[in-house]
Amino acid sequence: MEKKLMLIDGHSILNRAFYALPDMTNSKGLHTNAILGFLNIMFKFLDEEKPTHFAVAFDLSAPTFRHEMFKEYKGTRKPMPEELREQVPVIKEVLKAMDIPLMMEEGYEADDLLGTMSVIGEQEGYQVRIISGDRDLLQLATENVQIRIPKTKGGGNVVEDYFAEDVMETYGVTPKEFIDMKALMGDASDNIPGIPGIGEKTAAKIIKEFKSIENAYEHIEEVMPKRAKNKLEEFYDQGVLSKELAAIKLDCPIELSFDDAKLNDIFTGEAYQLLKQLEFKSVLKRFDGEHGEEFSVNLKKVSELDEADRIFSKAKKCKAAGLAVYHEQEYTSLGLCIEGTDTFLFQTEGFLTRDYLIGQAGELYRTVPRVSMMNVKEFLDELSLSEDDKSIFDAALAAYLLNPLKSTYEYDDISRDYLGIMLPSKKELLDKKKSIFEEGKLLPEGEQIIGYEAYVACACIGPLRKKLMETGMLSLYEEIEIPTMVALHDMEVRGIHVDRKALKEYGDQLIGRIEELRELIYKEAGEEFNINSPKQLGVVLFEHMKLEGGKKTKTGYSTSVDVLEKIEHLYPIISYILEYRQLTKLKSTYADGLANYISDDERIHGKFNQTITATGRISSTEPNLQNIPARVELGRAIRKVFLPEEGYTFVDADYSQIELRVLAHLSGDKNLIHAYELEQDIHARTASEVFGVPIGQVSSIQRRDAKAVNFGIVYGLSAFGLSQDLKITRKQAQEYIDKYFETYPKVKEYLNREVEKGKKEGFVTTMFQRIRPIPELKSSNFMQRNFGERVAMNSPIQGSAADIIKIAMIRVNMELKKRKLKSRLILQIHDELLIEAHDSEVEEVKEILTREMMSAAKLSVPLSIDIHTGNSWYEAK
DNA sequence: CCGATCACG
DNA sequence: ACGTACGTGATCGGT
Repeated sequence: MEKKLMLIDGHSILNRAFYALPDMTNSKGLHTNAILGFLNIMFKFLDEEKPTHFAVAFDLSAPTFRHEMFKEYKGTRKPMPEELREQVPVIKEVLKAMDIPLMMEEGYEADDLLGTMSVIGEQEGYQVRIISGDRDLLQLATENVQIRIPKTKGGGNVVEDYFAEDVMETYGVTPKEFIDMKALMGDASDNIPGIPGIGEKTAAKIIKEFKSIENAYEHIEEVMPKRAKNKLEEFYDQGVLSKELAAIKLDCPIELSFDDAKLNDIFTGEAYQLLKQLEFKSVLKRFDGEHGEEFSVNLKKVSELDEADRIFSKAKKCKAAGLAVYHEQEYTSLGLCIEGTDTFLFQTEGFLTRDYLIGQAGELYRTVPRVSMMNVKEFLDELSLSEDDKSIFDAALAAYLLNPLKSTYEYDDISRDYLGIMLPSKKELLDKKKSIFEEGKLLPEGEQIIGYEAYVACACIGPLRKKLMETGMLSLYEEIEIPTMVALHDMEVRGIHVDRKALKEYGDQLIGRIEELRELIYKEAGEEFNINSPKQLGVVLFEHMKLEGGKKTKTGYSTSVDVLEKIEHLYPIISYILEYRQLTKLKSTYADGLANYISDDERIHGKFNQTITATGRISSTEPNLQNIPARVELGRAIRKVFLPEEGYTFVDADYSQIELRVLAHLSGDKNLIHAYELEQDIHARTASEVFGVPIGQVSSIQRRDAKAVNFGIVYGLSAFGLSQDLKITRKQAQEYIDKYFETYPKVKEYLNREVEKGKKEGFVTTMFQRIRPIPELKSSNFMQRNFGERVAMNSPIQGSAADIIKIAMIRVNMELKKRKLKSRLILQIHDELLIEAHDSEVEEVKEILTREMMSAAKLSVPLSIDIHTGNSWYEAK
């Protein structure tokens, strides 16, 4: 059998992987992207090459001169980012656990070890493959030594392969001559001086002709061009030195024997454990079952009624249970886990009807102190649950509070983060299948999913509650989030009435003008194209028509509003485009988009999501009812089709500047608090202070600017952002900011304090102890860190406001229900509540809204609301 | 499936 | 010198 030696240039590949993959951490916060990328590259080449021998080379100490690590920085000696540095010892540990030899020698660089090993290998009759991202290694290529350079190219991964002849073909020089070329050119990042004034082109020309520096020097008179000749003559010694530096050493003392490098089974138990801690599911899949006492749920299938009865009555006596419920048409599957030990699976069959199963599940809530599910909101109705049921536990909601930055809160996420158990996800188990059912039968994968879900829901109760307690968020969870879930559920069920016909008419009325604008745009452009395509539009505007103000972004020209508005006064086509954009947006997203969501009851039942935002706000989908047009009249008009049901009236209440009031409270700034105590126009007041004019003489422009500054403060102000918004210079923006902070000094102190706290603790909190982790503050990337600082300033403000409206929402909703009113809460739009009030209850509803919203939190400034009624959402706002 | 754009607070 | 306002979701075009 052919002997094949594969070598990996450790730091080089690790470095490649680090920059190729997006930032990634495991649940303990360890950065893992480079390790994962390295392993994927390693496996790819192992699969491809099937080597008999394998080793990885590393520089022993921190990389010194000739190293890829620094080249990414084009010669500037920035240190390795911390995010990468911490991964270096870990990958070494993983490789050791895989029984893969590491080549490291004090005083030698990885290149030298690779070079020496490849020479010996070739002498011993091996085929040698060297995997590296570093082109310098090309000098090692021979007939039997291939350099393989993985690259990312246009989304895909490609490999450049070089035997000696490939180097010849690509560069026109032999691998050995490659050294001379580099010696002539020099390389700042490797500290190789080279010959000044000789670059890649000249170097190639000289070496092609004379084969080496020495030979070129011997024939110095023939060296062309003249300039190169003179330089070579003058700096010859430096060139020879450079050659020494550029040449990879081929004679290192290497302790590693080929026996040691023999490729053994890398799928060891030790490696399995490490990869599990790293949470590399995809890599773990390569291991066959025997290594990790694989976690499994002992799922007991129950099909007899008397057995089911026995289990449910036993369950009713327990302390904690977990449920997982899935429906498909008339079929229902129910997973039940008792005390985190016994897990059962029930399905609709025989005497086990849906009514029985769901009825029993609902019963558990009456006797078991804690019943846990993953997303209870969807099941509140069928389980007959309300905000009064204290046994409700929602694992997803608890996990969201503990880390609101996750994208999903499925059982596998929670199991990994809070139980330390890696489970296959729903997605992985189902693979391509879209449902856990097939032809009314629960698939075997479905059984597993339900088993895992019920188990995790139950087993995580303890850990999650403990963490909620430790972080001081238990009462936030119990008193705000759980009741909020009920209120959201109520709103989803109720929906909002939409006049289908009026919506259609609204859309139709846009068509004519859209067509007209399209023609005008084609006429101005002198060609027809897809106006909706930013790419085509950019080309037409800035290339064909040669309008000024082009360029931006990597994908082409930016055609966003702020770019177009700058040149709007110069060209009529720009106004047409802006209007066209506005109208088509209204047509496709709102007129047509909303129409698709109107149910048979003529209402839209959107979803309100409680585990999406990083700050604690609610989000709205299918459709998004929180971004219905309001700012521009034409768009705002769409609110005329949102109507109360016959006999009802809309009552709409929104907080007035809740975020600024929260800021006044949190900062304790006397001046700001005083302004609100006097119920002054805060923007005018700010303008007066910042621009130094009496409050009565503030111009509308000054007020507008001050308003932008106030907004900016809440967003974590930067001079640049403000200057963009107000279309002023950065210097001016900075002056506004400085004056603002002079006026409200405590605000500045407060914002700084939050940033400091974020840096120290890794997170910031709201008035009600909601946490927002800010990993960006630890980033070595300037921009990321900057972003983190703004987040630290904004999150407590936006988050506290979100807490407050949740409280108001809960109380309003409960009060309406408690008083058995016909009126109902139907929408929440961040600082606004919309109620469909029975005509006879309008005054009572207004009182409830006013009282509950204003008293939702006790701040050092009053909370104030605007409240309106109307026969459409348009009128009520 | 991602980026650009734009709707909201 | 860097290249930014905070938080969302839907639609479209283009890969």
